Amino acid sequence: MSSLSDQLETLMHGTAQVLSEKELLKKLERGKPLRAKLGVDPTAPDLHLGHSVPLEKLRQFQEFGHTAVLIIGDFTALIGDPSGRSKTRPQLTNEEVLENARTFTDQAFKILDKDKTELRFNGDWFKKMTFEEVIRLNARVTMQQMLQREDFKARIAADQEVRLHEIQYPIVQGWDSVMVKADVELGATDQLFNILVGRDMQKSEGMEQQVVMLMPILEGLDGTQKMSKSLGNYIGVTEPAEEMFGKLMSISDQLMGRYYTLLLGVELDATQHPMEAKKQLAEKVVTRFHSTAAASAARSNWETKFSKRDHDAADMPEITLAERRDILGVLAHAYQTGFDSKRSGSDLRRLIQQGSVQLNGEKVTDLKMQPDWKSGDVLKLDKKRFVRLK
RNA sequence: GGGUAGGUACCGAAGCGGUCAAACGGGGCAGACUGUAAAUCUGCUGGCUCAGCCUUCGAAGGUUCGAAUCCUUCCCUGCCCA
Repeated sequence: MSSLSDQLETLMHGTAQVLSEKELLKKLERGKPLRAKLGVDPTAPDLHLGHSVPLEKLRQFQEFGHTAVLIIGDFTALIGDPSGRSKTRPQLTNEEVLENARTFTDQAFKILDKDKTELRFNGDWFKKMTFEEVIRLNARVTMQQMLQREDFKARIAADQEVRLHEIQYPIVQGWDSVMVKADVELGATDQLFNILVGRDMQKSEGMEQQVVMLMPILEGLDGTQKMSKSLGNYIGVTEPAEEMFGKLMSISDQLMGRYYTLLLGVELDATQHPMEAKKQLAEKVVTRFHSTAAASAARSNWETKFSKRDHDAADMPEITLAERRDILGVLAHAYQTGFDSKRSGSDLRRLIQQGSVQLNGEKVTDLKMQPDWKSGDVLKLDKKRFVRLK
């Protein structure tokens, strides 16, 4: 059993802000397992690396014997968290939320220890609230408090709409903390406001207030915006090893430093060649969500494909020809079956015109080409995608 | 409820009767250069059976040889007033 100060140090590591460290220490000193809360809204079917940052922290709590309280915001997802948003989130249907919740939890347990996790759905308490209770809940906070939020202020300043349900979100999230008697609430830095409302709610219930623990926001692959599904700059935790590895290799050097700290919890060794450092990062992340074997396979395949450009040896999706045998038809089919991606005819035409498409290393220039396809042919679609004919 | 400003492509934003598939910026994609990095340069960025054709400028109607642009009704949003 580690000492209290070691524990505190580990828990503090990598955090962006903790309110307050002193309070956290006080709670730890009692020696009773803490209840560490993390809420995730199942707004998309899959978790990505951005979600994994607070989840990893939550796992640390578990490792120290505390209780991880994972709240699936099946109710809050219906509202849509306005945090950091410049516009209203689309509201999901009940069915979408339930389906997402299922895959979400499965994926969360790739990181968390299932046996030490208390899994809660906030719909359990919110869905049966009466309208009177809702109004009474609202009476606990003032309009002015809610309008303090930066994102609302910005939208108001820009003459953009803020819908009434959006300002309910923090209240609802705050009430979760009361319902699960949270000692600590984890979240990304954009959750500061919501988590503070939780403290207010607990206080008004005469409970001890939760400690706020904020994790930095993980930037997406573009290196600037927060990782999110809707921006398409994410790496999903269920993505195939190859895909994960490839995406990690494409990030900028600057971003690599961030990923080292936030995903691996260590600092990047600046003396290392950036290329090698990136490969190691990619290997470690892939190992975490797949296996060591998968990671080293992904690495060597990446190397044959992109460093050595040995397309005969590299591993790539294999496709069988469909009815259309002309180059455009085969390209469309390759995107579809090899990468689950639909491209318009104009898109494909553009790729050819711009010299991206290659057949066995030869640039394809003729839009109407009818190649004499044979098994083993390697077709390059774009910068990162290749397929092989079966 | 009254007044007023608006709704244009992924986003922001021009256009205000023909030369508009719609300027410009961002984003995205591709090419060159590289370490599938960054930066930089170049091109592309509605769809199609692509030297042509088809569908787009909140929605539906109308005027006109011709509408994103004019008229009517409707829907939606901001701001000010009540």
